[in-house]
Amino acid sequence: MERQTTIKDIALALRLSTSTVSRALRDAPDVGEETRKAVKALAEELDYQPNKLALSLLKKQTNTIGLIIPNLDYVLATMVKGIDEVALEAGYTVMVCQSDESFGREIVNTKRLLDSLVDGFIISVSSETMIFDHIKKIQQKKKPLVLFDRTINSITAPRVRLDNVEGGRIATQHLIDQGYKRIALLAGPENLNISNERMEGYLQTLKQNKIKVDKNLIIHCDFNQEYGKMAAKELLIMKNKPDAIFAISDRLAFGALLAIKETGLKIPKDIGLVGFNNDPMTKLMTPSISSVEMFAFEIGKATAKIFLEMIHSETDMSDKEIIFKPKLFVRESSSRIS
Amino acid sequence: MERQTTIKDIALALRLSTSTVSRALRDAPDVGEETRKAVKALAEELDYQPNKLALSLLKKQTNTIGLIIPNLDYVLATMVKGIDEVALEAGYTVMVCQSDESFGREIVNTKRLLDSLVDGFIISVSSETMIFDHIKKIQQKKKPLVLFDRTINSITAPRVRLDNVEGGRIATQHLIDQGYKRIALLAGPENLNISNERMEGYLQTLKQNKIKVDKNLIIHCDFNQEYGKMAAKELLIMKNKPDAIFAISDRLAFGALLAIKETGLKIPKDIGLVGFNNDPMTKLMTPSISSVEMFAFEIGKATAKIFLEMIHSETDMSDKEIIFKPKLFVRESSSRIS
DNA sequence: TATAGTCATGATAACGATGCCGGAAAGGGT
DNA sequence: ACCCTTTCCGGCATCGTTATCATGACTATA
Repeated sequence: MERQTTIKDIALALRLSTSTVSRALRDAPDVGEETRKAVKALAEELDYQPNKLALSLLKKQTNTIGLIIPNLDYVLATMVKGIDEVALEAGYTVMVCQSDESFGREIVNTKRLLDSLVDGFIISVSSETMIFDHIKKIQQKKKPLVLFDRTINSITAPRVRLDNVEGGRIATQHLIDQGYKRIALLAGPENLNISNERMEGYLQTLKQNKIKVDKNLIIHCDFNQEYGKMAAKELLIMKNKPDAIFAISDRLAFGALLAIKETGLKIPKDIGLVGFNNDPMTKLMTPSISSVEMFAFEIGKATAKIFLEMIHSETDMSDKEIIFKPKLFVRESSSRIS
Repeated sequence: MERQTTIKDIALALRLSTSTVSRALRDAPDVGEETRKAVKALAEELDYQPNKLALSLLKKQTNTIGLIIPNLDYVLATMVKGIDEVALEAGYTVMVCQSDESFGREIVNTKRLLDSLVDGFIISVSSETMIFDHIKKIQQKKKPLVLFDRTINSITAPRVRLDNVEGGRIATQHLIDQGYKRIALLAGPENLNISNERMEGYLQTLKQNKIKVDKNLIIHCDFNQEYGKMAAKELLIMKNKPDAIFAISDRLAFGALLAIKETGLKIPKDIGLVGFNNDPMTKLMTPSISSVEMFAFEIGKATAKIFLEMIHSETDMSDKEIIFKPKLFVRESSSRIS
């Protein structure tokens, strides 16, 4: 860990004061032309890099964003990429922390980031999180905060998310339009609102189409293909089994696909399947799986933009909400009528 | 952005000097028992958090690791998770930057991290990277550096990686054992050594089995299922087409699977397929795809551990190399002989 | 020629914490 | 009564940078 050249070294070498050197480097107005040149030349030669720590201490600003996410699956990785891109462009660095779907880890992460003095937070909560004191603490400290994807209603902060209800609607309506009558729902964890919203869309659509809701056809499970497979199996051994499954995420859909194959049922003839996220893998499965695109990259970018807006303008944005409209990509798994 | 309570506030309120407060908080020996208690009580009440920036400036140490990776696909996300876990445990925070397989972005990222004064670097290079000046610069500044997964031979630094040659060998030998004669290779980008090493294993094994290498059966392409599909198509329309494909990554294998299906060839009867990474998706494809496990999580953890060792001990570790042994998981796509 | 007005530069404090040194007060031993 | 040790605490410098104010020299104007 070599000693970095500082402004003082340059000042000493040129018999100037640190003030002058500082001004010269920042192209401040009142510096003589010659000294400016000399300073810059020497700075170049010594490979001078301003010490960001010192600057941050002085300015009380680190140009760093704390990003807390539950995991790094396809959707979140894509969102992170969007956030990263916008942040980088604006001169911010992102500190990514994975809560690993654990409430405890999420708290540790916020604490850590809070006292490494990030300029603000971008958060998508873990599926375990039901108490939000750690998030309120961020707000008490008046740090900018943007929620995305998995947002929280009881927290007042700008949020960027998909219209999940609509997503649930278009998926369900599509299945109905394809002639499926008993549509099951593979839902996510019970207290996760993205899951509940998609379910809400599903319920609304059934009602609109005068289809009675059968609670036995709704199964909650974690986002994991193994659980998806088990849950789907449960559905498929029912006496009065479903003729379609709407999975709240593609990973669950993948599991369901396996389960269906094992029972020997034909897709889409005997049973239809629609997933959510439009994971590139859906195209590659046999049969390919219809899925709802959620524009993860765009959501990521929009989130970062709002964050930057919050940082730069002082206006209150806590009621700002950007909602992306989902889009269904129909593939083999649900194309019964051509 | 509220003003944080500082040591000075506490000192002022208690009519003590900042030195005393500092000592009291750190449980230093020479502080009176009562003052210690008073200080701690007030600190608690005012929710005092030490300013890490000030500390970092003083100690020249940020407890931050700069992590540069080409993307966030399954393997790398898993490795990041491993790194994150170990780092967190040790009190370090990880700054993840994606180079997005771009040489330019990688340089920008190193520069950024370098002058945000991270304590050191963990890097897996982009597939475009062929010049390593930016990495040498890190070493010039005597910052700890560990390379992982995609390592670089011309840089002297500790590295953690898979035995890719062995991976190539076991995959190829397995295909030969299953009776395949003309084994094609879907290789990655040409200058990427993980790809070349796997190819090396492939070549060695062919030779050992006295099978002539046919260069037409080796195709390079980027890690992306679309390219994989196109490349596999190219192979399958040859007059003298292969009877097996070894794909250097599962994503390429997924693409190949699609291409094979479109030609109507039967797997594994007419053609065998083996992938690399043991992505959970390989289990879910139809047919399921045999794949080489690369222990990404373990590689991540080992990488972070070596990094911490480098930070804490002053001994030179530049020749340290940890190599994980791959393991083949045989699935339907290559099980011709039972 | 006196006065004000540039221009280039230097000195100092500040950001928040720690570490070293020194000093006052209290107690113990001779 | 003296000295020495402990115990507890304050003062000051330091990390690298910028912001504010002060200073000196020179020029322009009345």
